[in-house]
Amino acid sequence: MTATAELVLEVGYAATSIGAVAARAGVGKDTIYRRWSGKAELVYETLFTQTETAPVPDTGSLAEDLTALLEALLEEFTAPAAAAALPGLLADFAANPDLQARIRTQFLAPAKERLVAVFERAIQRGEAVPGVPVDLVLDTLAGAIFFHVGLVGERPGPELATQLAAVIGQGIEAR
Amino acid sequence: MTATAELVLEVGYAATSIGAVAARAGVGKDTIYRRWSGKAELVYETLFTQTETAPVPDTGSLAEDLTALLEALLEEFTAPAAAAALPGLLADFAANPDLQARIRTQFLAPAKERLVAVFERAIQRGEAVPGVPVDLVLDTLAGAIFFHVGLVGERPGPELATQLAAVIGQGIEAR
Amino acid sequence: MTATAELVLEVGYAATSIGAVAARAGVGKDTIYRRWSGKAELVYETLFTQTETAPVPDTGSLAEDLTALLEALLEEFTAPAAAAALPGLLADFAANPDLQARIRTQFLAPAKERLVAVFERAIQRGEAVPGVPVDLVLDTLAGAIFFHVGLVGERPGPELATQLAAVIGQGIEAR
Amino acid sequence: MTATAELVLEVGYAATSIGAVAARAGVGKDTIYRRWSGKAELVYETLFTQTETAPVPDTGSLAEDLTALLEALLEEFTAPAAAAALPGLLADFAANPDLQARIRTQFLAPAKERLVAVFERAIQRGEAVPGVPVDLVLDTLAGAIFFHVGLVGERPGPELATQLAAVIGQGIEAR
DNA sequence: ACCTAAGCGAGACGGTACGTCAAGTCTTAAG
DNA sequence: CTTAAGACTTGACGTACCGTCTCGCTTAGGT
Repeated sequence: MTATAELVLEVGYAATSIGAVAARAGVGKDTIYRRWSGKAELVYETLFTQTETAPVPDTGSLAEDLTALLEALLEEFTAPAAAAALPGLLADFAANPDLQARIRTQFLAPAKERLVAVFERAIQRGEAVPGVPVDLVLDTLAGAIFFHVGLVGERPGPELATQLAAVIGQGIEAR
Repeated sequence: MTATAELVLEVGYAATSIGAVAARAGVGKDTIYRRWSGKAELVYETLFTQTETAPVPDTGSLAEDLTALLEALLEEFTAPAAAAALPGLLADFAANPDLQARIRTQFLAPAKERLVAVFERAIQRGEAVPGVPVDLVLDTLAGAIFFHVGLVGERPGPELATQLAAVIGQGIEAR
Repeated sequence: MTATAELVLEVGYAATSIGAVAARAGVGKDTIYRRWSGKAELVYETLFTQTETAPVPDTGSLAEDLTALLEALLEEFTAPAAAAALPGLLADFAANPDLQARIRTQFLAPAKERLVAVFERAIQRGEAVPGVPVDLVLDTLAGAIFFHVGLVGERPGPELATQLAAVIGQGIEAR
Repeated sequence: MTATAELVLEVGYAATSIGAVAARAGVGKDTIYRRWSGKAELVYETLFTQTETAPVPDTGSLAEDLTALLEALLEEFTAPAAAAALPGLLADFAANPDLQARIRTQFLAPAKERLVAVFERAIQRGEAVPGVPVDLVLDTLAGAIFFHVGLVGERPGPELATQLAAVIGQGIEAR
């Protein structure tokens, strides 16, 4: 029931009730509960699962690879509905161990894998030395975007990806 | 009504109702609503306003100044109750324009000022050149901590501050 | 939800809250509000709507007909729960135009019709002359009972019906 | 604080709160509670105690005496504020034994005395025989007025007194 | 003329009930 | 047999008043 997206956009995540989604979709509430465990899962799958996984970028330079990764992230999280839903969604996920686990395996783990691949190539090229704290880099890059979108409340411009990649890339290389 | 803190710790932010806080405090709900506009404000002031502002660190090196700033941040946000409340609190703040504004003026603005002061000294010492994207740095540093605590769900160890400061400090200097 | 009756008896009308009724009935408050507009309607239907309408009495004498009508009224209003609820109920009905209208159409109008029927027969029998002020008679008879039960606070004995019927019947005949 | 009367008129008895009365009178709530036990007593004294007791009528005829008594009653209870407050006031009095007692001694007892005096004179004049059920007459007369004003919700015209007196007077005489 | 005490306005306080809303489960009817 | 529709229990919401209480301020009276 991707008409969930409309409601999130119109009234926000908090005011989006499952009853309202069901009514707008012309569907019984049970039909929704049969497929999703609750609002968090429904909205998460509605807004963040449509992304088909792009291949790990391989541009030949660390900074450009990071930029490409960040641009994909930014595109996903700055869509109007996604930005509107992010904070509430995060709260619901944080409050529920099952959903927590899901975030870890479905979002964090793949993201880390992709970062690892990018850094492995950078090491082979001599742009970085082994022992890169990938977790830290992930915290930094993803955190910056979440912070900007979710807490500062601003939609970051496209230059954010480049700047972030530059600072972090150089910070790592210079280590 | 700092006994709010107990409830947040025991049952979490979402399950902390104003009625329950009032009951535990032996107080009428009105008495709470008279002082705070709702759960978000109450918990925010309970958990995050007790911090007396430490002076801006001035250790003589950019990396160490940043480390000091980050350690203060980490200490505040990794207290058990604070970590438990963070995601839900962020969601409520994001959903309410009044609270949004408050975050901006009471948290973001002072944090940026402190960063600006640190970088001004670094520029004078020749550790950095003028034109530092302070907003970006703030996104990165604070975002990393929020991301780690709120989304990854782990309490970062004390080394996180040092590592973060090192990467970002070097990333900026190398620009 | 006729377990409303228990509460009215035990604690009185004023202290009977919809929440308490719901709790005792093992029911949500919404379920009550879905069927009744509030306490007044709930109690009214609980206590005064169970009466199946008896046929208009036709004993062959005006006084006896009136006595029969009054006995029915008395029986209804002197039930312990009914007497306990009457004053509060009247106040709530008087304060709400919708309920006022309901009283008029569901209680006053039928009562008047029955009185009119009784007097028509009395006129045919020559016990009364046309032009009987039926409204006045209704005020007098019903008023006497309401006054006694609701204001004086006494449960009238069964002789009240006979005496009232006698005085009013003679007062009308003698006109 | 006779500005209570204004509020009763404007918003009705139920919506008249002691806080509102205090605010409008420019007075603290305690000052009101110091003098009256609650809303019922306050409104009662405000609206029904200003009447100085008229002498028992003595016109020489039972019907005219009754008419005079009724006219006084009617005048008191059909004042707009009085009519608006009556049902709620009755409910509060009925729910409180102390106030019940007060009604009995301050209203019912004097009313009965006056009726008794009227009937004693009527008996001396030969208009009635001893053994008049004065309680019943009081129920009937007062009840008719309370019923009309409080339940039917109409302000009775001035002819009601005459008609009532006629019917009851004749009903008693004919006994 | 000053100082103390009482009385007052203002309104905070602990409670209780209100009527509304959403959650998640369960029942009914129709297709 | 699955579905929509929506009733159901539960429990939190934020508001309104209750009747009690504590504050200062005012104002009189007594010294």
